[in-house]
Amino acid sequence: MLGEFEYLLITATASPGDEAYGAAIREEIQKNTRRSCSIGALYTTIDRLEQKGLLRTWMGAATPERGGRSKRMVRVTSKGVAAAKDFYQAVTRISQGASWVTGRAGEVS
Amino acid sequence: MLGEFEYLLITATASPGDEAYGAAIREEIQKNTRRSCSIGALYTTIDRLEQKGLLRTWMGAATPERGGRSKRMVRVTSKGVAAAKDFYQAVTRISQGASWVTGRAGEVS
DNA sequence: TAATTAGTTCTACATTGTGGTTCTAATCTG
DNA sequence: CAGATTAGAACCACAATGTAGAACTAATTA
Repeated sequence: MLGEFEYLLITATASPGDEAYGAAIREEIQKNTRRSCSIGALYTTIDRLEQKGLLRTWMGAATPERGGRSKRMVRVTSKGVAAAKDFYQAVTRISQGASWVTGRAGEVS
Repeated sequence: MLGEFEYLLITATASPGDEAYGAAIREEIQKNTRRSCSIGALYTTIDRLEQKGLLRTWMGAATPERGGRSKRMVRVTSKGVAAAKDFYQAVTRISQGASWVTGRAGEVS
Protein backbone atom coordinates (compact mmCIF):
# COMPACT_ATOMS: atom_id res chain seq x y z
CA MET A 1 0.00 0.00 0.00
CA LEU A 2 1.16 3.50 -0.80
CA GLY A 3 2.04 5.89 1.99
CA GLU A 4 0.28 9.18 2.34
CA PHE A 5 3.15 11.24 1.01
CA GLU A 6 3.64 8.89 -1.92
CA TYR A 7 -0.01 9.35 -2.72
CA LEU A 8 0.35 13.10 -2.50
CA LEU A 9 3.31 13.03 -4.84
CA ILE A 10 1.63 10.86 -7.42
CA THR A 11 -1.45 13.03 -7.30
CA ALA A 12 0.53 16.23 -7.75
CA THR A 13 2.42 14.69 -10.65
CA ALA A 14 -0.72 13.45 -12.33
CA SER A 15 -2.33 16.84 -11.92
CA PRO A 16 -2.89 18.25 -15.39
CA GLY A 17 -1.92 21.74 -16.38
CA ASP A 18 1.74 21.72 -15.59
CA GLU A 19 4.86 20.09 -16.84
CA ALA A 20 5.76 17.61 -14.16
CA TYR A 21 9.39 17.86 -13.12
CA GLY A 22 11.03 17.73 -9.72
CA ALA A 23 11.05 21.33 -8.60
CA ALA A 24 7.65 22.11 -10.11
CA ILE A 25 6.07 19.15 -8.36
CA ARG A 26 7.48 20.41 -5.13
CA GLU A 27 5.88 23.80 -5.62
CA GLU A 28 2.60 22.19 -6.55
CA ILE A 29 2.66 20.18 -3.35
CA GLN A 30 3.46 23.17 -1.20
CA LYS A 31 0.82 25.29 -2.82
CA ASN A 32 -1.92 22.68 -2.55
CA THR A 33 -1.25 21.53 0.97
CA ARG A 34 0.37 24.51 2.65
CA ARG A 35 2.85 22.23 4.22
CA SER A 36 6.49 22.35 3.33
CA CYS A 37 8.06 19.64 1.25
CA SER A 38 11.79 19.27 1.62
CA ILE A 39 14.00 18.55 -1.32
CA GLY A 40 15.05 15.30 0.22
CA ALA A 41 11.50 14.12 0.74
CA LEU A 42 10.74 14.91 -2.86
CA TYR A 43 13.55 13.13 -4.64
CA THR A 44 13.82 10.14 -2.37
CA THR A 45 10.15 9.50 -2.87
CA ILE A 46 10.43 9.98 -6.62
CA ASP A 47 13.31 7.51 -6.66
CA ARG A 48 11.38 4.94 -4.68
CA LEU A 49 8.25 5.26 -6.74
CA GLU A 50 10.27 4.89 -9.91
CA GLN A 51 11.89 1.75 -8.47
CA LYS A 52 8.44 0.34 -7.94
CA GLY A 53 7.39 1.24 -11.46
CA LEU A 54 4.76 3.72 -10.38
CA LEU A 55 6.56 6.66 -11.98
CA ARG A 56 8.79 7.01 -14.98
CA THR A 57 11.37 9.78 -15.15
CA TRP A 58 13.85 11.08 -17.73
CA MET A 59 16.11 14.07 -18.06
CA GLY A 60 14.74 16.91 -20.13
CA ALA A 61 16.78 19.56 -21.88
CA ALA A 62 18.22 22.48 -19.96
CA THR A 63 16.14 25.62 -20.08
CA PRO A 64 17.79 28.85 -21.20
CA GLU A 65 17.55 30.60 -17.85
CA ARG A 66 20.17 31.70 -15.49
CA GLY A 67 21.12 28.56 -13.63
CA GLY A 68 18.68 26.60 -15.74
CA ARG A 69 19.75 23.05 -15.28
CA SER A 70 18.20 20.14 -17.12
CA LYS A 71 15.02 19.02 -15.47
CA ARG A 72 14.01 15.63 -14.28
CA MET A 73 10.71 15.06 -15.96
CA VAL A 74 8.23 12.78 -14.26
CA ARG A 75 5.22 10.87 -15.43
CA VAL A 76 2.83 8.61 -13.57
CA THR A 77 2.60 5.15 -15.09
CA SER A 78 -0.64 3.26 -15.40
CA LYS A 79 0.54 1.13 -12.55
CA GLY A 80 0.98 4.32 -10.55
CA VAL A 81 -2.53 5.44 -11.31
CA ALA A 82 -3.82 2.05 -10.22
CA ALA A 83 -1.92 2.24 -6.95
CA ALA A 84 -3.24 5.73 -6.26
CA LYS A 85 -6.74 4.59 -6.97
CA ASP A 86 -6.31 1.67 -4.58
CA PHE A 87 -5.11 3.96 -1.85
CA TYR A 88 -7.96 6.37 -2.35
CA GLN A 89 -10.57 3.65 -2.39
CA ALA A 90 -9.12 2.00 0.69
CA VAL A 91 -9.30 5.23 2.67
CA THR A 92 -12.78 5.96 1.41
CA ARG A 93 -13.99 2.49 2.23
CA ILE A 94 -12.47 2.45 5.68
CA SER A 95 -14.03 5.77 6.45
CA GLN A 96 -17.61 4.76 5.84
CA GLY A 97 -19.64 5.53 8.90
CA ALA A 98 -16.86 7.31 10.76
CA SER A 99 -18.13 10.22 12.81
CA TRP A 100 -15.69 12.63 11.19
CA VAL A 101 -17.28 11.81 7.84
CA THR A 102 -20.94 11.62 8.72
CA GLY A 103 -20.76 14.38 11.29
CA ARG A 104 -22.94 12.38 13.64
CA ALA A 105 -20.54 11.66 16.47
CA GLY A 106 -20.63 7.90 16.24
CA GLU A 107 -24.29 6.95 16.06
CA VAL A 108 -25.27 3.46 15.01
CA SER A 109 -28.28 3.84 12.79
CA MET B 1 0.33 13.06 10.13
CA LEU B 2 -1.16 9.65 10.80
CA GLY B 3 -0.13 6.69 8.70
CA GLU B 4 -2.68 4.71 6.77
CA PHE B 5 -2.66 1.76 9.12
CA GLU B 6 -2.91 4.02 12.14
CA TYR B 7 -5.94 5.59 10.55
CA LEU B 8 -7.43 2.18 9.90
CA LEU B 9 -6.89 1.17 13.50
CA ILE B 10 -8.41 4.31 14.95
CA THR B 11 -11.37 3.98 12.66
CA ALA B 12 -11.95 0.36 13.58
CA THR B 13 -11.70 1.23 17.25
CA ALA B 14 -14.07 4.13 16.98
CA SER B 15 -16.54 2.01 15.09
CA PRO B 16 -19.62 1.69 17.24
CA GLY B 17 -21.33 -1.57 17.96
CA ASP B 18 -18.53 -3.53 19.51
CA GLU B 19 -16.47 -3.50 22.61
CA ALA B 20 -13.10 -2.32 21.47
CA TYR B 21 -10.28 -4.50 22.74
CA GLY B 22 -7.17 -5.80 21.04
CA ALA B 23 -8.29 -9.06 19.51
CA ALA B 24 -11.73 -7.77 18.55
CA ILE B 25 -10.25 -4.77 16.78
CA ARG B 26 -8.04 -7.11 14.84
CA GLU B 27 -11.04 -9.12 13.68
CA GLU B 28 -12.87 -5.96 12.76
CA ILE B 29 -9.95 -4.83 10.63
CA GLN B 30 -9.66 -8.16 8.87
CA LYS B 31 -13.35 -8.35 8.23
CA ASN B 32 -13.65 -4.82 6.87
CA THR B 33 -10.59 -4.79 4.70
CA ARG B 34 -10.05 -8.42 3.77
CA ARG B 35 -6.41 -7.99 4.40
CA SER B 36 -4.64 -9.76 7.21
CA CYS B 37 -3.53 -7.88 10.27
CA SER B 38 -0.74 -9.48 12.22
CA ILE B 39 -0.74 -9.44 15.98
CA GLY B 40 2.44 -7.47 15.98
CA ALA B 41 1.07 -4.81 13.69
CA LEU B 42 -1.94 -4.47 15.94
CA TYR B 43 -0.31 -4.05 19.31
CA THR B 44 2.70 -2.01 18.27
CA THR B 45 0.38 0.43 16.62
CA ILE B 46 -1.89 0.53 19.64
CA ASP B 47 1.14 1.22 21.82
CA ARG B 48 2.36 4.02 19.60
CA LEU B 49 -1.01 5.66 19.32
CA GLU B 50 -1.42 5.53 23.07
CA GLN B 51 2.02 7.12 23.46
CA LYS B 52 0.82 9.95 21.28
CA GLY B 53 -2.36 10.32 23.28
CA LEU B 54 -4.63 9.33 20.43
CA LEU B 55 -5.88 6.22 22.21
CA ARG B 56 -6.40 5.33 25.83
CA THR B 57 -6.21 1.72 26.97
CA TRP B 58 -6.78 -0.15 30.21
CA MET B 59 -7.01 -3.76 31.25
CA GLY B 60 -10.51 -5.13 31.57
CA ALA B 61 -11.56 -8.10 33.67
CA ALA B 62 -10.92 -11.62 32.51
CA THR B 63 -13.87 -13.24 30.80
CA PRO B 64 -15.08 -16.61 32.08
CA GLU B 65 -14.11 -18.56 29.01
CA ARG B 66 -11.58 -21.21 28.49
CA GLY B 67 -8.36 -19.34 28.10
CA GLY B 68 -10.18 -16.08 28.71
CA ARG B 69 -7.46 -13.67 29.60
CA SER B 70 -8.10 -10.12 30.64
CA LYS B 71 -8.64 -7.88 27.69
CA ARG B 72 -6.90 -4.70 26.76
CA MET B 73 -9.73 -2.28 26.26
CA VAL B 74 -9.18 0.60 23.86
CA ARG B 75 -10.86 3.91 23.38
CA VAL B 76 -10.15 6.70 20.91
CA THR B 77 -9.50 10.02 22.61
CA SER B 78 -10.81 13.31 21.29
CA LYS B 79 -7.30 14.02 20.12
CA GLY B 80 -7.43 10.75 18.23
CA VAL B 81 -10.67 11.68 16.55
CA ALA B 82 -9.17 15.01 15.55
CA ALA B 83 -6.12 13.32 14.05
CA ALA B 84 -8.28 10.90 12.10
CA LYS B 85 -10.37 13.74 10.81
CA ASP B 86 -7.24 15.57 9.70
CA PHE B 87 -6.00 12.55 7.84
CA TYR B 88 -9.30 12.01 6.12
CA GLN B 89 -9.63 15.63 5.11
CA ALA B 90 -6.06 15.75 3.84
CA VAL B 91 -6.63 12.76 1.59
CA THR B 92 -9.94 14.09 0.40
CA ARG B 93 -8.46 17.48 -0.34
CA ILE B 94 -5.45 16.12 -2.16
CA SER B 95 -7.67 13.95 -4.28
CA GLN B 96 -9.79 16.70 -5.73
CA GLY B 97 -9.68 16.51 -9.47
CA ALA B 98 -7.71 13.28 -9.62
CA SER B 99 -8.77 11.08 -12.50
CA TRP B 100 -9.35 8.12 -10.20
CA VAL B 101 -11.92 10.20 -8.36
CA THR B 102 -13.65 12.03 -11.18
CA GLY B 103 -13.40 9.14 -13.60
CA ARG B 104 -12.42 11.50 -16.39
CA ALA B 105 -8.88 10.40 -17.09
CA GLY B 106 -7.17 13.67 -16.31
CA GLU B 107 -9.10 16.31 -18.17
CA VAL B 108 -8.58 19.97 -17.36
CA SER B 109 -11.99 21.56 -17.50
C1' DT C 1 -1.86 -31.77 36.90
C1' DA C 2 -1.34 -31.66 32.14
C1' DA C 3 -3.53 -30.01 27.86
C1' DT C 4 -5.87 -26.41 25.69
C1' DT C 5 -6.88 -21.84 24.64
C1' DA C 6 -8.10 -16.32 24.37
C1' DG C 7 -5.47 -12.83 24.59
C1' DT C 8 -1.35 -10.01 25.15
C1' DT C 9 3.73 -8.84 25.39
C1' DC C 10 7.97 -8.44 23.27
C1' DT C 11 11.60 -8.40 19.65
C1' DA C 12 13.20 -7.65 15.15
C1' DC C 13 13.37 -5.88 10.72
C1' DA C 14 11.34 -3.55 6.33
C1' DT C 15 9.32 0.41 4.34
C1' DT C 16 8.11 5.36 4.30
C1' DG C 17 8.68 10.10 5.89
C1' DT C 18 11.64 14.16 6.26
C1' DG C 19 15.48 17.46 6.36
C1' DG C 20 19.49 19.37 4.78
C1' DT C 21 24.03 19.60 2.47
C1' DT C 22 26.49 19.15 -1.53
C1' DC C 23 27.05 18.99 -6.38
C1' DT C 24 26.25 20.54 -11.44
C1' DA C 25 26.07 23.35 -15.14
C1' DA C 26 24.18 27.20 -17.00
C1' DT C 27 23.67 32.57 -17.25
C1' DC C 28 25.23 37.07 -15.55
C1' DT C 29 28.53 40.71 -14.12
C1' DG C 30 32.57 43.36 -14.44
C1' DC D 1 37.45 35.49 -19.26
C1' DA D 2 37.03 34.69 -13.96
C1' DG D 3 34.14 34.83 -10.39
C1' DA D 4 29.30 35.40 -8.68
C1' DT D 5 24.82 33.81 -8.94
C1' DT D 6 21.26 30.66 -9.62
C1' DA D 7 17.66 26.57 -11.08
C1' DG D 8 17.69 22.23 -10.24
C1' DA D 9 19.07 17.58 -8.91
C1' DA D 10 21.90 13.93 -6.27
C1' DC D 11 23.07 12.12 -2.06
C1' DC D 12 23.28 11.06 2.97
C1' DA D 13 21.40 10.42 7.48
C1' DC D 14 18.00 9.53 10.66
C1' DA D 15 13.02 9.32 12.50
C1' DA D 16 8.48 7.40 12.16
C1' DT D 17 5.34 3.73 10.50
C1' DG D 18 4.31 -0.89 8.78
C1' DT D 19 4.49 -5.84 9.51
C1' DA D 20 5.56 -10.62 11.24
C1' DG D 21 5.73 -13.97 14.44
C1' DA D 22 7.57 -16.26 18.65
C1' DA D 23 7.04 -16.40 23.53
C1' DC D 24 4.41 -15.60 27.54
C1' DT D 25 0.11 -15.55 30.86
C1' DA D 26 -3.61 -17.16 33.23
C1' DA D 27 -7.84 -19.20 32.93
C1' DT D 28 -10.91 -23.55 31.82
C1' DT D 29 -11.26 -28.41 30.82
C1' DA D 30 -10.24 -33.30 30.97
